[in-house]
Amino acid sequence: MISEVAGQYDAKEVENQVNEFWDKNEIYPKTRTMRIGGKKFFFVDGPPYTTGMIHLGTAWNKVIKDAILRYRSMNGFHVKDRAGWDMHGLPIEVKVEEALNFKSKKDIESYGVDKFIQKCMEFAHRQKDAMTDQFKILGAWLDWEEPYMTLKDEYLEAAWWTLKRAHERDLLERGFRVVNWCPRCETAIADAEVEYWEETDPSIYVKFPVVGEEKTYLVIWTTTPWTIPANVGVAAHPEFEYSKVRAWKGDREDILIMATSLVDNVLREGRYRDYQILDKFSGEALDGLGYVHPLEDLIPAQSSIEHKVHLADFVTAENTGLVHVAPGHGMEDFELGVERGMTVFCPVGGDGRYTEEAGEKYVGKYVRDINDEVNIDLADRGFMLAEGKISHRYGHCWRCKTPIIYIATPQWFLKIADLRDDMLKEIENVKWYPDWAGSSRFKDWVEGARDWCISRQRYWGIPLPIWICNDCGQVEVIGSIEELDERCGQKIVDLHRPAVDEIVLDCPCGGTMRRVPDVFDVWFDSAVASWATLNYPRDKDEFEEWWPADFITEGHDQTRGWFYSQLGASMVSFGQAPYKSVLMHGFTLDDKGKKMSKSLGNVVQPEEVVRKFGADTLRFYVLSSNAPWEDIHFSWEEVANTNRMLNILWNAYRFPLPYMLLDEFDPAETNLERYKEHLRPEDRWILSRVNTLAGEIDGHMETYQLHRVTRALSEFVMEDLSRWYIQLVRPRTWIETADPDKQAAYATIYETMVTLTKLLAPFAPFIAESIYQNLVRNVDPGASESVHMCDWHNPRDELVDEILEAKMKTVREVVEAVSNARQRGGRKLRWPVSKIIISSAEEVDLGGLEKVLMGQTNCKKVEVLEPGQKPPMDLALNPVPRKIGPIFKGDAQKVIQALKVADPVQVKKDLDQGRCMIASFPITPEMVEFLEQVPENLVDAAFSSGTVYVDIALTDDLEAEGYAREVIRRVQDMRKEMDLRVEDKIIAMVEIDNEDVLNLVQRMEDHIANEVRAERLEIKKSMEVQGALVKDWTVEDACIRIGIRHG
RNA sequence: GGGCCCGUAGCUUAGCAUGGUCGGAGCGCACGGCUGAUAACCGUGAGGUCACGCGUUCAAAUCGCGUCGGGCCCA
Repeated sequence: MISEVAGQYDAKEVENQVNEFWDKNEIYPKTRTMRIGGKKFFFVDGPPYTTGMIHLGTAWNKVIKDAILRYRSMNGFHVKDRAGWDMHGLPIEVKVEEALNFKSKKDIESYGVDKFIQKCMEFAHRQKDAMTDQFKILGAWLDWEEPYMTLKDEYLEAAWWTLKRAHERDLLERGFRVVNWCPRCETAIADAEVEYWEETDPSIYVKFPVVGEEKTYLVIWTTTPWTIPANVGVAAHPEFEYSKVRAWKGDREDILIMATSLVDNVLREGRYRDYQILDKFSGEALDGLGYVHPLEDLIPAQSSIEHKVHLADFVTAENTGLVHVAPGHGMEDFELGVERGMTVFCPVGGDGRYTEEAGEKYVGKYVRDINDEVNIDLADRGFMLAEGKISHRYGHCWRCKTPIIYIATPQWFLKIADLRDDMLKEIENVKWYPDWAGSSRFKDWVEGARDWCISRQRYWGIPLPIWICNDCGQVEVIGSIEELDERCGQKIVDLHRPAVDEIVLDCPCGGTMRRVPDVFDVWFDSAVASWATLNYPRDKDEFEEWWPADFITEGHDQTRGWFYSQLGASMVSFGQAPYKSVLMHGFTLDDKGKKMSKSLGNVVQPEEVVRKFGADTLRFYVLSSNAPWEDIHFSWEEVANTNRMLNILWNAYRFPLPYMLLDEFDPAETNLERYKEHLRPEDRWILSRVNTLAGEIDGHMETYQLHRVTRALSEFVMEDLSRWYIQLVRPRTWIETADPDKQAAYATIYETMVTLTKLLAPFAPFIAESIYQNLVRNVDPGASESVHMCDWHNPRDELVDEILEAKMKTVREVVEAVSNARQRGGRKLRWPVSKIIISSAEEVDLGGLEKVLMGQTNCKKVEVLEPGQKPPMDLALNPVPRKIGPIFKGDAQKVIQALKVADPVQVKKDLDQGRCMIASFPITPEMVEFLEQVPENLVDAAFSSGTVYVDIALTDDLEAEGYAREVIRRVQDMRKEMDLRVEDKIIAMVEIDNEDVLNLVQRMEDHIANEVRAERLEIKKSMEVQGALVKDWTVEDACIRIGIRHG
């Protein structure tokens, strides 16, 4: 039996109950296994990093995934949906280091790498478990029992296998390259791991003495004085114009070379008092010009390096137009250096300190601490032209926030740049939502693809499976545990460091092969997710069956992240994209559109939203707030609105239940089929609407327009169901007999609500389940165990009636217009009106909905006029003084007054007949203006296609009804106050002092008794009013005393 | 500095790819109504130079260019 729902919508209670129900009955696994054999839908979860705490963005991300997967599942798809976790990497190392109070890598080494790894692993697992619980609260259904984890052996193998593929295809390369380097973490970090923000640094102009020319200098500018010791060249733009100038500062005279357009600026910076241009030439002329390193005396290694000017296009017309080149400390510098055969001089170690190569004075000093010292040394030697400060964006390590440096180091690269064209071709085969995510943004990023530095000099990560021979330098890449076992002749149990570091292999040359000590960049971990989650290469069948992914969805930051890393790894492995469609979603920002950050204090935790409003509210809010690909400006107010919508849904759902219970409503008996003949037009309307809605949802889901889906659902709940249908259907539920009209209403409500739960299920899974369990499972144990196991509701075309929907739309507009008119006419809805008149230029067809219209406007009659017709208007006339005056002169005022009181209709008639006398004055047509006026008893109001006129004139019958409703309302109010149940009978006494009112009310005695369920009802002028509750009321001008008691 | 996206009433937004009843809605606010969904619900009203400027056009929130502000990514 359906049970009554007493209270208001309590999300917490609903969600707890539903969660418990799902757990106990293993609903999630059932939804997935029951679809085995269905069309496959392979979804790959972008693995969140195990930070331990989900935020609004990750919550939104999982809600999108969940809604789509539930929808797919209900549509019969066999969904593969392993959750994933990104569990390696520096962030966790940093956390563990913090917990252990470590400062550098040396602390880790002395603590013991094995123990450190163990800590990292435990930490990652703990974080994962905490986050799993947080996701579950949101109702996010993924396979949480068997998620893929990047730290698992089978996962490591997938990464190893991929690297082996790269090696086989000659896409793996060892290179000496400039990389972003964190001197604290002592590792290369990916471009993606560099965070930029404003930093104040020195801004110095330095003079490099030109070889063989007295007092002549090349002027360069830099913000990193510490890279000057590594300078080996100066770059000039081949097409810029440069000048040689003689400049004076005090009694000093310098000859300076720089870009012509920048001479003024530079000399102002250097406080030169005057100058003279000696020569102008193009940059090309500078090519090969030799100079002496300014700190040559301090850095012995510099004296054996040749310094000269090189030409390069990357030089910009800023600062001096000459760029200091240190190939050991800059990306462009390095590239130019290699191209021009410069020495790559990098006297800085991994800890950010100068090595011995930097000379006695600098050795062992930390580079960023030494800027001042270098400046002083330059100044001492007379090479400092100007010195200042600048605030500019500088890169930092994303985890420990240390300013990064660029150093040249040996690293391992994946030669992704070679695959650029193939990648561009592949992304065209991928369906992108929105389209520009692929066609513009991603394409743009891929066009700039650079080789991918995959090695990291750290501990907690997938070890590079690369072994190198000490003797012959032979490189071998191992692709699986099995292969490694075979190769080293022992059973390997742990693929992580440090165990794997111990394994040595025999080289065919007779030498010993040792593993490269590096681990993978974490981005490489998640890059192989689409096959690692299928346990490829261990399990080939699964891969054949599922790969590539049908769908992935992540935030727009993943353009350069996971969308890209996956594509790169997959191109290396399989030569094709690992996904078929991608939905790119936005970020969650605060209400002002600013990024949420701890420092701004504007962070909203998903958990807080759930606590205040429930998971369904949070879900529905994030889904409906914008298009998925736009950023959400989080607004508590809108969250509250969403909650209100669910509350209205809840009220609409529980409203008919008490009546259904009373009548022992059984949906199997009282169904649409049986009561087809008794359906009212409004019943057919709501059934049409809910099926139209289903069709709309399907249309929008096709292109992942989740906002349109959820907004359509909201609209239906608020407008169609609550504000309209429920209002229409209410009186029918009060009928006490087994009336077919009532049964038809029940059947309609039931069908509509059950359909609605299915349509809501993917988006608000808890409330949908709760309603479904009560309405369906409580009466039919044979029905699907959960709404999420139901098949999706495909629109039933036979129930859709577009014409009826359009008619109803007109009716609603007319009702609104009537409300408007009533308000202006001072006639409240409780008082009936005799008729309303609808006037329109077009045909207005209410076919069948007249009763609805009459009911909702509380009128006795609806009159629809022929197109273009208006109701008879009152005629008013205005005398026209400027015409009357000249004719009647002194009598003019008399004429005007007489006209004002004359009957306009008569006047018009007379004028039409050509003879009109007013107070014995002859009137001509130009002396009066006729105006059409809405008769006094009518009030008009416009609606979209016309005007409605409401007749507000009162008659005794109308008044009687009006007063009766006043009395009824007050008795009902008192019943409520006494906490009487709907079906309870009462005995009532009504005393009315006003004779007229009394007479009117007495005429309605039977009606009143019926409406308030009174066994006995007395209405008199004077009597002693008794009852359990007695109250005095004032209605209009009458005093009414009412007493009631339980019958 | 570059690429992509966004900028509509106090707030959240629809409409912009196919320019012409498109300036709509919800919240909030003010006023009123309902009182058998009632710590609910309904109606009415005030509020916008559609970020700004220039252009294309008979016509621009809608197309183009530029500026400003926000976001993601890059340099």
